[in-house]
Amino acid sequence: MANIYEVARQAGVSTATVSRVLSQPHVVSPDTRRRVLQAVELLDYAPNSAAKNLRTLRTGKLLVTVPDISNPFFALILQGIEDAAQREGYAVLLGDTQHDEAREDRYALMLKRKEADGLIVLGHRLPHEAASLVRAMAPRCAPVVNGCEFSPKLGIPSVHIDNAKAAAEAMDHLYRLGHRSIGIITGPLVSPLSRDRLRGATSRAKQQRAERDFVVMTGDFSIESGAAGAERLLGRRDPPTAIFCFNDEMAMGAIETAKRRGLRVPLDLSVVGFDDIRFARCVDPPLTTIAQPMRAIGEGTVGLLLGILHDDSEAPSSVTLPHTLTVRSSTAPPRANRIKN
Amino acid sequence: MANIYEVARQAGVSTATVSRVLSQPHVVSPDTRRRVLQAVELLDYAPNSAAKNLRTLRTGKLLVTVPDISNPFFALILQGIEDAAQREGYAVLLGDTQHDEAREDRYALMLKRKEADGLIVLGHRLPHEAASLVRAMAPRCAPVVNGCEFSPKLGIPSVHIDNAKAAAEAMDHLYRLGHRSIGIITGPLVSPLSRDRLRGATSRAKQQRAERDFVVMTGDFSIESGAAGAERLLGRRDPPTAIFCFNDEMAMGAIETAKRRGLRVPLDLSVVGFDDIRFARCVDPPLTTIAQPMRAIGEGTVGLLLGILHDDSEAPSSVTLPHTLTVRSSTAPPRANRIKN
DNA sequence: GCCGCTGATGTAATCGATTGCAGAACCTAA
DNA sequence: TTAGGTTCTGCAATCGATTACATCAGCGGC
Repeated sequence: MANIYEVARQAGVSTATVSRVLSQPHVVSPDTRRRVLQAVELLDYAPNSAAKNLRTLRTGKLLVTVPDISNPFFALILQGIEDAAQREGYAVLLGDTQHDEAREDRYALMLKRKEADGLIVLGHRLPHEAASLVRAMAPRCAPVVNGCEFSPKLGIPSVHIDNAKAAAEAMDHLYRLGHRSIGIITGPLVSPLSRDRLRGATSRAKQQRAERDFVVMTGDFSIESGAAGAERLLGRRDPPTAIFCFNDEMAMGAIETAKRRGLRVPLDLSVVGFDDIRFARCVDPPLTTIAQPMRAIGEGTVGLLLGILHDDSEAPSSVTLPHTLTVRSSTAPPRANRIKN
Repeated sequence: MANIYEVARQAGVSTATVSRVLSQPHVVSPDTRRRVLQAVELLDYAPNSAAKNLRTLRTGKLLVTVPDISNPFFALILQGIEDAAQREGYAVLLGDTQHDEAREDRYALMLKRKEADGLIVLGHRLPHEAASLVRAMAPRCAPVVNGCEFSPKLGIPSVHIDNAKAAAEAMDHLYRLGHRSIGIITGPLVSPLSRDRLRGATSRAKQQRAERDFVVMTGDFSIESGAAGAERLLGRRDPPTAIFCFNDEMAMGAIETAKRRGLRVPLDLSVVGFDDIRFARCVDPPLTTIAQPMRAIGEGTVGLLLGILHDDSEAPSSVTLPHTLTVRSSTAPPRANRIKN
């Protein structure tokens, strides 16, 4: 395909003029503009982006690292990011890290090579290269933001919900229904997000003086780990009457296990999920869960990042978005309680 | 961050040598190599990719356009693509088109601007720019491939399953169970994929001389459209005893509707889905469906594309991957039949 | 008629790498 | 000693845009 020189020759102008026609048409006379546009059309010209990037030191790309795109939760956040990015004229470079630190690092290197203008991290770790960039630019903001996982340790702004509060509300819901013995299936505890939720849940258990009836299992956000966690919880001498899972997929696993053991949900066991992914209402029974504004989180991270890039030097502080406890049919008063009534 | 000149100065060599140390170390003497690497380390240097792209006319990026990432089916294909791409040293540029033609076109323009080396289209349309590129390069192969949607019209290679055969198998399964009156909820019929499935299903209905008991509704792959389609099917004078949906989400919607109308699945109504997404087994009852090798499809498209890029001039023809009918609990003999037994 | 201004366009430097070609240094064999 | 070969390194052109600055024409005002 043609380059700018051929277009210039065809139109009988200099490359500077061609460039201007394409990026600031108003400074070029209408007549010249028309000739250039004709030449562009004729030669089917589109400016080479590498050359433009090199000259302007901008790429128009945002790099996004996701722990696992096949997780619908992240897929929705990513969709929000993509949508906001393209609306602002940016393209998205996708890095699925599979929770692998080496892959995270490899992607972060792309920032250093200037393959993207900024980085959105959806995992809980800040890759080495990104961290060193953040350090190098301090006290100015590095073009790196985080979604979902808020941790002051990372030293970068973030968009998230109040995970502790949300978990507390889920617990409140169960306690209010009359549950006393509650099992928890967390996500990996390396992530602040899981720890925040655990903190919120624990605080409510303490408040209810129910710490002794509060059992915690660690999961990894997969359906299987939810099933396994429930298996262990329900196999105890005093099994809990409710299980609170830190995402919907584990809740689905827990329901599967409950059914297999002949328990009816919610009659014999209440289950609460987290995230409210699209399928939460399709399982049987439809899941009570904490709804997160996934798309808004994605869009928010882009907003934050572009703020930094455009140096809108309004201190780009972290953003906390609202969540909602969505009560469906997987929770009900515990059996013991119901008999009393 | 430093550029190659500073590194060269620091190491006391020319930029050519620095470049060689980084891309073909064996042609540089060990001693020089060490000095250069030290300088690289010291200055925290990473080659600027725009400059490299400009010079080499390669970007190391693959552009992928997806109709909707929040659809778990596409998410898994994308994951396969990402994995294969990064294994081969390529990065993925993501374009979520939301089925919007204008957005598809906008992304295809990126190819023309040389922002990516190749394009993987997961939708059913070939954007204008991509089509004109294909035409321009004929008879040589343009670096454009398709996943899922096989259509000779597109004129580009593709990785997919045999959709007609798969749909036929789903119908066979239902007919074998004794169903006679079967409703279908298709995807948008603009896509060859839906048409192929419909063709396969129709051929079996004809073969069974059951065309008159074969009702087709058009859906759009969303849970809601599945629910709506089922509503219309079950509201007919002679409602079908089984519904075959062209994806799992619509099947979930259909089950939802059936339940709401007081029908038991599979006792009163059998439901078959398509894709076997992760949640197919979590609904109640677990879904009988056609399993597609999503990740393999994604990996396959990358293989095809890289074949074209590396000019492994082995004619990169389309690839058909195997599917599997996965029978779970959402299908059973129809009631009438069961009573007979 | 001259000055200065405005608007349109061209000249050429620049971004930061890669790489063909040439040259230097050193070695080997005749 | 010299021719021929290797091995290593440097010079400088090149990729294709953008943009600061220079130039020039035209025009109004004095």
